[in-house]
Amino acid sequence: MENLPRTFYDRDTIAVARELLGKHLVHVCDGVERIGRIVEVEAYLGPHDLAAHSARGRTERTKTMFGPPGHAYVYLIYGMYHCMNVVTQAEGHASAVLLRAVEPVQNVEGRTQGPGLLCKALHIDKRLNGHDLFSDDLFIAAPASTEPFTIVKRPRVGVDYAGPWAKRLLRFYIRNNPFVSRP
DNA sequence: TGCACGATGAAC
DNA sequence: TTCATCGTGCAC
Repeated sequence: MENLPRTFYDRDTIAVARELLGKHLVHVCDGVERIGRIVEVEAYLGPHDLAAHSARGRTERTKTMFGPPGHAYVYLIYGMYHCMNVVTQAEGHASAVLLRAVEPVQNVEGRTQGPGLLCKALHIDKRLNGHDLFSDDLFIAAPASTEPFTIVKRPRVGVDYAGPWAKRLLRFYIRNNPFVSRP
């Protein structure tokens, strides 16, 4: 299993989002290696995307999104759950891919269908905000072999306030996978 | 310095 | 449909 190179993230955000499906998210915490297979993601295309956090400009919370690609953007939502994104494209582009659901692969307890549950099950929290994915304890890797799958496109979840951007098909998931949060 | 509001999840 | 729960961002 090979860690993805920095160049994987420094590309078109939609392409990165689609290609993250089927990859393995790995987090090593307290000597325990937890692995989940990514089955659902959402693309956030930058400051012009009204559903993206970066649409309000560079702030204390969103500065990670404005940083270089291949880093984790982790934030607290609704005061009780964490959400993990992967920063994409060139520094300053402020785009990212939200990881919405994974399929348990190794050392994963509890449900993983949804961005909040995913982070809880893999022990991912705000301390990992800004963490470089080109590292040994938090990274994404391509599994040795993968079965072919079909990608489904849907509108993103919970962004009704974003006007026309709410209708864009920027959520991608693996068809018929039981771990997708909202098929 | 105060306050409205979420890229959610679970219960009713 | 309602609620738990709190950091962030912006108004004042």
